[in-house]
Amino acid sequence: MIKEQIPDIIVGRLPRYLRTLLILRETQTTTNSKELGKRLGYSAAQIRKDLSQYGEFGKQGTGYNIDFLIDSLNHILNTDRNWDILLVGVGQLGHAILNYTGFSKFGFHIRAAVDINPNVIGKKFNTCVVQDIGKMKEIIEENQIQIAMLAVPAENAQETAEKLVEAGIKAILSYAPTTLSLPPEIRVEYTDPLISLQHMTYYL
Amino acid sequence: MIKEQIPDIIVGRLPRYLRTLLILRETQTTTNSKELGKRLGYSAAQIRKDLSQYGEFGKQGTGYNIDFLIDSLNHILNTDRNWDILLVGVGQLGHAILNYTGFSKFGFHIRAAVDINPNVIGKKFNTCVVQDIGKMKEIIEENQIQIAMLAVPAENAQETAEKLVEAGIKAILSYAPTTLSLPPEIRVEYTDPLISLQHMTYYL
DNA sequence: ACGTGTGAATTTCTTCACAGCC
DNA sequence: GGCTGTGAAGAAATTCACACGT
Repeated sequence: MIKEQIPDIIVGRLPRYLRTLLILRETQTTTNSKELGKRLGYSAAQIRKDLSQYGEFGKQGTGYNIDFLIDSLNHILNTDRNWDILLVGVGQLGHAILNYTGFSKFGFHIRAAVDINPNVIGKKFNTCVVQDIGKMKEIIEENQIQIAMLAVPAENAQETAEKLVEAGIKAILSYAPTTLSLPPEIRVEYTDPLISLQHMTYYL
Repeated sequence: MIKEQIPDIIVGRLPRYLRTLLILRETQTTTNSKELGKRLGYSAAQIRKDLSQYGEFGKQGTGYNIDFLIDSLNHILNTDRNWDILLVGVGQLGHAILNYTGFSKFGFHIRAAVDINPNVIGKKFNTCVVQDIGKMKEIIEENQIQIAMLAVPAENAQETAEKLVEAGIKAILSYAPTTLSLPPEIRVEYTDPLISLQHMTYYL
């Protein structure tokens, strides 16, 4: 794999390019680095450099074919396939996640959900029924799930994450407002509105 | 203001330091750059450098007093005060946001919520009643609200954001899976699980 | 003429390493 | 001895600027 060599900061921009391309596709078939850059707040040169890490997707004088670039980015990001997800924690936030249908359009499917609370175990949602957290490992192995969303209270996040890793999970998207300490081969991302709020008040 | 000169990448780490300090405070009164770095996955030198941008918070040989550093960071981030927030969009996600009580502990209070849908207008939540989106400007001005959370569908995000800016909003935390184009003086942050998912599948 | 892809130049960010103080 | 704060060094990311294809 050569992938390791491409800086994560570049990888992190690719989903944003993808998103903007999907919007542009509604109205046009071609775009260029200048237009993309303007939309995203990056320089045109940066966009060209980033994309050039993975190949030559554009044409001189013309720019980029949007459909082709979308396909290419999906291939690079491994999003040209479906992914099964396990949700851990079906509280207020977990409910919202389960009811949100926006993930499946992009190939992310919440195939299973677990909680410790008997009141929600057995509850049915669009794509799955909440199961006992004791069955977590079993569920992960049977369905070969690699990605988990963590929506448990902050106090339980670390221990739950460790159990997920033991059970074979490879990547965690944590909604818990806590920094997790996990082995480096486990991919952890945080989605954390509080951090964002505290970041922006600095400038107010 | 000298603030402009401190890179945003450093500012963005400060809330993370804060978060880790709050956890450490449970068990100890003092910490040091090495311990903080280990918890967060940063080098000790980086933490010292970041903090040194704002003053001298540590003591040689001893490290940092946790309470003092927490207070200092809150002061730097402007989070040593309360902030009122307007929520725009009370759909599935908006409901979850309104029911989530974790923000207020950190001084962020959702004081008002608006939507376009008559079925939710008038609905009561802990801290506010949903009002008609037509009253948005009025609400912002009367309550002098500077921060908005945007939880409308992607299609409406851009136009709604523009209306928020017209109405005097200074910062937007967008939950919509879209990149917003707004004047540079408006602070925009995104909280976007899809981007995170697409980022991590790259490595799977 | 237009816009990509890319070495080179530049700027920014991170780490090193150590003087100085507790 | 331990740990901070910080210039200097080093690494990384970004931008420049231009040759080249359409």
